[in-house]
Amino acid sequence: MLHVDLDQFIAAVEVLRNPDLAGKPVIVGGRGDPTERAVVSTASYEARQFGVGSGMPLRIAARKVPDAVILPVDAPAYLAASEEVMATLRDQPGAVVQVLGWDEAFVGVATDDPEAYARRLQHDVLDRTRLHCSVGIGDTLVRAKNATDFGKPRGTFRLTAENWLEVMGERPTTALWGVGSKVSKRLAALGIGTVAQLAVGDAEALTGEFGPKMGLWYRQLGRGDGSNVVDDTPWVARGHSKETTFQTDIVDPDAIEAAARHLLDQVLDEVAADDRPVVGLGLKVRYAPFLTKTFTKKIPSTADREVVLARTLELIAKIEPGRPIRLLGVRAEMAMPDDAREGHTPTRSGW
DNA sequence: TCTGGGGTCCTAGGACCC
DNA sequence: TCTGGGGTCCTAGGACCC
Repeated sequence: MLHVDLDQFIAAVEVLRNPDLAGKPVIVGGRGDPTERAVVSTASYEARQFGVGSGMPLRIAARKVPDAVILPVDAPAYLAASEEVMATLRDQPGAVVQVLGWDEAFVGVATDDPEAYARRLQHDVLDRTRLHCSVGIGDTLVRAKNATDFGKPRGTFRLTAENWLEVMGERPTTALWGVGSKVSKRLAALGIGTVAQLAVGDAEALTGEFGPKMGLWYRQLGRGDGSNVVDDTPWVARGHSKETTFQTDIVDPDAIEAAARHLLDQVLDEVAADDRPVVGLGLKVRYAPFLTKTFTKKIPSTADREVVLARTLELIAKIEPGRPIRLLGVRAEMAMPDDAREGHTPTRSGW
């Protein structure tokens, strides 16, 4: 199978609609105001040379690249471009497409010459959307996904059981999809620092540390093994959430309640658009400077808007009074439709 | 340097039931 | 007086991804 990843997607879309930006360091994030609390969504390759990357605070990025063009995030524009790209992928002969985000997808296909297929795909995407992409080829989903990094930019790369350890073996475990800084530290405590070491990690040590499911999952990840089935079952949202970071921390209970009501209204509008009942609520609070708490509550699927509001207010009552709040988030879990029940939609453990 | 916003999935522990 | 074992549901928290 193939894994397709657009090159500097968001920045590329911005350059398309303003060609003057070509060749310049472009940073997209927040509302485009580097004095606000926000982070970088995407930086162009020119900006990355200054050490700017996704997730970096916008004001730090602006300091690193004084000449950068800083733009606000325009989600509808990226979604429209994304849909053009995905339509192009679905038009490829024999392709089964599993979308992973705005700018990436798995493409399942049976072909004798995956490199040629990939180049044709890249050509068609460029032709139709004027966007460049990189393609990873693999005999499992995780190998294809990891292969893409080596194909960037605009190229292809193949990772299989044959060359997996040779290429990935000496890399740190964080190079793996699903291993971040926390898990890599816990692995390091078990004496596992590289992909090759994880591949032959002691099963009992791993399950003891991470539980039976995740322990074995991580070792499988180290081997590059796993599913090789691309699943094009349409994605069904489990819930909707809205959160805001206050530009200055707030304490006033009335202000907190007003913010929560506003977030809840927006979330319920999204749920209403899906026409599915709410079966759970979540409240996320980030106390300044950076301690996050979540509170959740199940609710009957028959609850109307009044009841949902009342339950939300119950969750708000759990917020520590007088402690400055930096972020507030509200989430609504939705009932799953019958045709998207357990075992039908793709899950991480299925990979 | 100081950390957005929208998601998904997994685990632990307590409550409760038979 | 000592109090099993299995199962499910719920809440809180953690981790990761784009």
